[in-house]
Amino acid sequence: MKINTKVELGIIALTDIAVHSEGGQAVRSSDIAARQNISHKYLEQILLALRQGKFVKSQKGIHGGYQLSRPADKILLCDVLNALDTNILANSCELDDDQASGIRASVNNCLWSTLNSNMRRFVEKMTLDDLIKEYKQDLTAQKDYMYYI
Amino acid sequence: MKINTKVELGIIALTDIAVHSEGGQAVRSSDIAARQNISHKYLEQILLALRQGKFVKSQKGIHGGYQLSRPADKILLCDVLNALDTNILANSCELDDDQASGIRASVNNCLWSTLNSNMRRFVEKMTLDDLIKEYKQDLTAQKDYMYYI
DNA sequence: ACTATTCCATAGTGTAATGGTAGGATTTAT
DNA sequence: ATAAATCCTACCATTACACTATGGAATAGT
Repeated sequence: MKINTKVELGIIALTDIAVHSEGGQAVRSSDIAARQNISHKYLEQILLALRQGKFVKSQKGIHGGYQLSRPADKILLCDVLNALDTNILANSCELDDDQASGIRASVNNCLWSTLNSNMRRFVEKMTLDDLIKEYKQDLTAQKDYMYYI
Repeated sequence: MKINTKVELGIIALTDIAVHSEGGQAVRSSDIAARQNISHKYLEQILLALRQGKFVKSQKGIHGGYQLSRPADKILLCDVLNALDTNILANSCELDDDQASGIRASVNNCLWSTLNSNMRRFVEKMTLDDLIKEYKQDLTAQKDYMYYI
């Protein structure tokens, strides 16, 4: 399944902000862009959407930047996905009334809407905090590996 | 998740062929188009892909049409999906070597590739026969309902 | 042989989504 | 004031999508 860049980079940016604002400081978009190798201007658009979705709060001015608007374990990934792409969790095929039965309806029930609710169930259980934990675990795993060498 | 029409209609067409060729006769594309309310010419393109993917065999001429190339329970939906859309089951984000670690990698492992393998596991278990069974069950359920009234 | 009917194949086309870029306005710390 | 950051809108090139159009090739009945 192809995920568009806005969603992909949005999740990356959010994770970056979470990881780099743990001391309480705001994270500049230019730093995120540099670290994650994203076009700064494009990232700004994505951050705009994240702010409008209330996932981050921003501070203007010379010491400005972004922070999470609430703890990472209160940020559901399904909400973020919906904010960045209205279609990603939408049910694939909506049927007209005259297609309420028949092959189309059966395929929809058995296949598309099942696929969709599987997907939705997964991202409804995940929070930003899960991504952060994975990242930190990857880090220490790599450090252990270095040490082992 | 938005499924494109080629995939959606392809599955519909395949199911239609299966259901309407049970006596052994070939199913004409024009009949499928009429029953399922699909543009005939567009459907022909989709049937072409289905034939090239060896899911159906065709017979030309005045009594021609399409039939399944093998029993419905030997047609895996994942194969059909792949034949109709090369991206649908592809892993969303491929990482460069220099992104093999870091936030991008963690997000990919924890989120995108997990989502993708969930999806793949589901459609790897399903066959065209499952769709046909669902359709027939829906039919009898509706008949029971009519009778009940 | 002729013709109707069917599948086979490619090319073109209008629309919308995607993936950005650009420019500048606004806010804030110094 | 000015420098640095976010904020906001507009624009644009490319691609994918969802068909349409056109014609060719094979087959079967007459």
